[in-house]
Amino acid sequence: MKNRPYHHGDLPAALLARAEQTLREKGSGALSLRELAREIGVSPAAPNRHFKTKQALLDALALTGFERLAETLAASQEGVGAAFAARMDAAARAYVGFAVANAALLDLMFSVKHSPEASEALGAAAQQWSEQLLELIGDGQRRGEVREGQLERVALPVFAALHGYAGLAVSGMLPAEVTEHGLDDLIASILRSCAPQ
Amino acid sequence: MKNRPYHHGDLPAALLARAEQTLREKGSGALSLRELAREIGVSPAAPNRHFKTKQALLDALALTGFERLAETLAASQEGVGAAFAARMDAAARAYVGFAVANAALLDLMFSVKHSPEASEALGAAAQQWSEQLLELIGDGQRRGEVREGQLERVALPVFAALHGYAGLAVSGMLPAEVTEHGLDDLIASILRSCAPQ
DNA sequence: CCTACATTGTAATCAGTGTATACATTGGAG
DNA sequence: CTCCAATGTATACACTGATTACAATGTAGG
Repeated sequence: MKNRPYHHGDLPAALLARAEQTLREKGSGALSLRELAREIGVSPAAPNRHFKTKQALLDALALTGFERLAETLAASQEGVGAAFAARMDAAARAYVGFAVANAALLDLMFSVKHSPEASEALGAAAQQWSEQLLELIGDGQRRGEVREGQLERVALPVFAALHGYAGLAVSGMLPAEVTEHGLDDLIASILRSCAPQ
Repeated sequence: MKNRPYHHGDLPAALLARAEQTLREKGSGALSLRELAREIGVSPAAPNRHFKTKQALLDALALTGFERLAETLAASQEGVGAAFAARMDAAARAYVGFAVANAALLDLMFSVKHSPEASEALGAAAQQWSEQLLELIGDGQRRGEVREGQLERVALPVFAALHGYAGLAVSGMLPAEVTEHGLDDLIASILRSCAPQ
């Protein structure tokens, strides 16, 4: 009679999906486990089985965010040539695009408060992402299109510029007319600061 | 008999002060109006008189943050010469220093969620802060130590780099040993990307 | 096939929160 | 000195996250 069986089938996935949807629509502050359970149609305590605490749900959400960011970044490199400038341009647009398209998610990913154990998995995810950029820059160095120096130390300012621009854009600190040419200027600035010699 | 009079004297200030303290100690998530009232010794509904909503309290907190950031930034310019490199160096260290010393506050300041009316005052505060950096860079241009171009467009990448580095440091994405030389590298990168010609 | 058991979901409950409303106390302007 | 606006209190409501004991379900091992 009841179309909803006792067991949901895949509650964790449903929770994450729904959570990301309301995250996108209403922001991270308006995320309630109970409401999530209500929308999905399970009891208020059901999520507890899969996410011991609300923070655990948020951490899991952040983790999926890092995975998707990594995919987005990887996809941005396809079809682009081998030239450093082109690759960096594509990566920058991909990163900033992901950021503004998933503002609340990005906030979560780089939030200060993470459960100590989850920070291990999250740290790994974040590191994996950073390694994509490191490889990009390392390639640039080998091609002689990026200044020499310890890779991490060359890359850090690039990280900072990208992350900062994304943060500013997400926070609404950039007037709409600025966002237009802003990214172009940023990329140019990054390339300038990376230039050899 | 009771040493606490009916009227507190300056509840708003007490609230803000206490709020900032717990913000620094326990993070922005663990900020409860009721607990604040409890600690100060007033009724749970008392804060409502001065901050209609919790978000209003957070906005006010963010506003004081911008004011203090402006002071910090201004103070960093005293005793430094007129050379652009020195001024930018001082400003960058001041900004990042403020950020790591007030991590949770900075999160609040650049948080996405602001009450629409408060965003006016906040926007003004943020803009005032940005104008300090704009003036710094404009001076550099006039001295011929910074590349030419529309001021805002030259400044934006600098903003992004500073803000991003602060964000990364605050999020704990930077290993401790990196933070040491990281800021030096960042400043060098900024100066490089600002250089004329 | 069927039974023990671990998974998963439910029901009920607790402490705590933000907010609103009606009421009490106070201090200061006219 | 009086009246009134400002400030603080008491109480209540609708939430939330989390815990606990219990019920339904799938799934290996005999």
